[in-house]
Amino acid sequence: MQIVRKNLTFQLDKPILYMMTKKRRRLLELLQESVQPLSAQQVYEQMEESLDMATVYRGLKYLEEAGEISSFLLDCSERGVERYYSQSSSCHRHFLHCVSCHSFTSLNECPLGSLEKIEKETGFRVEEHYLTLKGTCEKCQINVRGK
Amino acid sequence: MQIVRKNLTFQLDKPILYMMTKKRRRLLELLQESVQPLSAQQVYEQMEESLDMATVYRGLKYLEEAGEISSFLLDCSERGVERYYSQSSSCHRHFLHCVSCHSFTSLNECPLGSLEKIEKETGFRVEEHYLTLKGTCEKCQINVRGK
DNA sequence: AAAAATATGCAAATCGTTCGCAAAAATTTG
DNA sequence: CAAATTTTTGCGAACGATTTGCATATTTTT
Ligand SMILES: [Mn+2]
Ligand SMILES: [Mn+2]
Ligand SMILES: [Zn+2]
Ligand SMILES: [Zn+2]
Repeated sequence: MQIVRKNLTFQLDKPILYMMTKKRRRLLELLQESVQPLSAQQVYEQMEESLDMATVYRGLKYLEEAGEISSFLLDCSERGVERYYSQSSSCHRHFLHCVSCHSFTSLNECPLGSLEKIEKETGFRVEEHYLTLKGTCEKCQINVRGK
Repeated sequence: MQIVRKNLTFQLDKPILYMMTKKRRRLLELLQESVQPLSAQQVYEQMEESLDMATVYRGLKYLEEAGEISSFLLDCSERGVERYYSQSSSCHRHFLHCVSCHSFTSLNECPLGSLEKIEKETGFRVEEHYLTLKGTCEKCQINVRGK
C-alpha cells in the first residue's frame, strides 16, 4: 500500500500506482495546448510520434483518474456519441457545441444558480452536474451555409 | 411525396413513411406508463410479448423521429453509457440521477434561466440544452448502505 | 383478392473501446 | 552499476451495444 511511483509532474489526490511516461505527458500537453476539447481519435491524430490507440485510451483513463483531465459525452446528431477530453482547469466548465462546425465554446461561468431549491424540492443531494448547450456559433451564423 | 400511411394514433410533425404497429404502440405505452425513463434493454425486458432487440431499437428510433418519445444519454460510472427513453411530455424536462440506486427524479422546472446572457457573451445561438444532475436520492440518503 | 409497401426476426456486420499477452521501458534493489 | 521487479506499450483478439441485410410476415393500397 501507499507505494507511489516517481516521475510524476503533478500531485495525485489519491495515490495511484502508475507512472507519468513520455507518451502520457505528451497526451496531457496536447490537451493543455488545445483550446477545444478533443476526442480520443483527435488526440490520436494529433500525436506526432506513433502511439497505439489502446495506449491513447489507457493514457486518457490514467490522466482522468489522476485528475489532470476530465471528459464528457457529446451526443451529436451528425457524428454520433463521442467522448471529449480537456484539461481539468481550476473550476468546472460547460461547453457550447456548434451543430454546424462542431466546435466548442467554453462558458465563462456556470449558468446554474444555487441548487438548494432543487435539493429542497426533490430531496436529492446533488453532487455533480453536466450541462451541454447546442446551437450555432457566431461564425456559422454568418456563413449561413455552414463551414 | 407526402405519402403518409394510416394507422397513426398521433400527428406527425414531418410526414414519415411508416406505420404505427401493435408492437410499436406497445413500446410507446410502456414508456408512457413508466415514471422512470427506460433503456432499450429495460423496455425489452418489460415487453410481455416477444420482440426482437433489433425491433426494439427500430421502434424506439421510429417513435423518437415521430416526436412521441425523446432520449438522452447517461454516463453512469457503475453502469457505463446508456441511452434512456421517455415519453415526450408537453415541455422539456431534466432528470436527477441517483448514483446509488440508479433511479431518476424529474425536475419540475428548468433551472436554467434565460439564455440571453450566454448568447450575448458567446455570440452563440442556443437551440437546445441538456442537463443531468447526479447525486443521491432521498431514500438512498436514509438507507446509507444504498439499495 | 391480388399487388405493393413496410415491419419483423434472425444472423451477420459494425465500430469504438477494452483486454490478454509478450516484449519494451522505467524503477527499485543490493 | 547490473539484476530483479514493476509498469507500459503494441498488437491482435474480444467485447457489446447498436445497426444492417435479407427472407418472411404483416399491413395497406388497389
Ligand atoms: Mn455548472
Ligand atoms: Mn432546461
Ligand atoms: Zn460553428
Ligand atoms: Zn437512490
